[in-house]
Amino acid sequence: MTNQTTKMYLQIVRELRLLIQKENIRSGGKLPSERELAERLQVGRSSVREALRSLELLGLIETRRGEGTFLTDFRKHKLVEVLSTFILQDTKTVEDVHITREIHEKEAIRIVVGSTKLNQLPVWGSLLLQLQEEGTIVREDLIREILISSNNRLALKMWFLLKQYGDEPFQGNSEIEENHHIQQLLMAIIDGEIEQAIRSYTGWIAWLSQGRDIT
Amino acid sequence: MTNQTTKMYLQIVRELRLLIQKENIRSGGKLPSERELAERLQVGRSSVREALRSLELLGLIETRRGEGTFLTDFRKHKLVEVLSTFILQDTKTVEDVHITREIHEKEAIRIVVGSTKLNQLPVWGSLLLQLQEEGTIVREDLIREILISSNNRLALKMWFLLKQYGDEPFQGNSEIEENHHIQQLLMAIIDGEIEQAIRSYTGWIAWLSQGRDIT
DNA sequence: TGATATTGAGTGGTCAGACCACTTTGAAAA
DNA sequence: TTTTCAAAGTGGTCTGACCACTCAATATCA
Repeated sequence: MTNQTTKMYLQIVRELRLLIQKENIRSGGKLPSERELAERLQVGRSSVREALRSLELLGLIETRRGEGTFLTDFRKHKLVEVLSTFILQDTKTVEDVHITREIHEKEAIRIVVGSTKLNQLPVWGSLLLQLQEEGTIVREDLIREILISSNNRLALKMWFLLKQYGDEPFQGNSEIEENHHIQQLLMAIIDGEIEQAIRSYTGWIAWLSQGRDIT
Repeated sequence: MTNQTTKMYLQIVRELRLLIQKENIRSGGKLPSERELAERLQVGRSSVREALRSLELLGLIETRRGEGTFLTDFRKHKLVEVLSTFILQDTKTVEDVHITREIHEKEAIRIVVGSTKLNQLPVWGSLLLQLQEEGTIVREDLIREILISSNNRLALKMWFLLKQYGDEPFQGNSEIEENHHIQQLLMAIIDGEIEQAIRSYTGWIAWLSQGRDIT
């Protein structure tokens, strides 16, 4: 196959997307073998591999020797390491990621709290209870729950992505103090107090960033 | 070369990073040719290519046939574009796209209006003037201006993308009425009235969607 | 019969070499 | 000196060959 305008491997990436869609391959599902793809698309196996390797580096697929190629649960993607190596020196980018992530979180809070149907989900009570009894709760768990409840799957996916891209280990802040923020947020959700919820969230974030903003 | 633990092309990605660092190759700089790399690293050219193609898909390098491979300005990375191909694929609910886009727009408004520095940019006055004199203004122009001013390039990219995916021709609504919404928004921006700005925006969107919500 | 060992087909991993298409460059020709 | 053009260098792609590994069907053994 002679090349026309676009590089072969990019076309193959595109074809793969269509194929995945058409055959309704879901996370964890198996893709056709490299050899089969090569034949189906009438291209060389090496071109197929270039496409697959690219997607693998992105963490969109997972390849297991002797078994085959599988669609990744996008939550597992390895994007972070690769990009961080090359890009993350650019502080502005990192900051953008954080901010963008917070945009999604905030908006999800607004949606959830603003809906009497959503803010009365039993999960909020459970979480609050868990916090009070066990004295702790994982930040991501709460936020994820909010995102999920807000019922925008696209935003949810983006959030997952941004989360991994931007995550850094937090410097140990006093756990008790963090719990205070979380409790405030949960209660505001249950009470349906949007502005209070946003305030709690904002305060929480600000407090969290104390550790990393030693710029 | 037999494989040990890691896949060849991943090692090569790593080697490339070192090489770039060691030889101090900067943005726009030229990398060694594929053949030379293969020989220097004692691997096959196809493996080198798999590594390079991966980095190219990420937008970290740029390849020009007949010339060579060059380091890209990192700030141009393709994160959003590439991932979107896969993310938007199964989530492509038009509704989700719209909502997510509006999330970004709203938040940008909050940022701009909430900053005395940003809400006093002369551009708002200009736009208002243009609206009043010429009697019209393009929706995207205004929103884009807001997004740009909010100074989050990642969000800007996402917005641009979502816009392309979700755009539909609007059914003709009365232009005069739309101008009313826009004017309200602009004035709220200039006045620094966040809540009023959001209200105007929300109202505008709601009015716009009258056409498409015939679900 | 049932558990175990073997084997072969299928799959990814890698390499080598061959062409092709394009760009650059420097030597030959005007 | 200027123009022309052929060779060298570079990426793009294909083919075919092995290797390493997994899995399941099959054969073997207890």
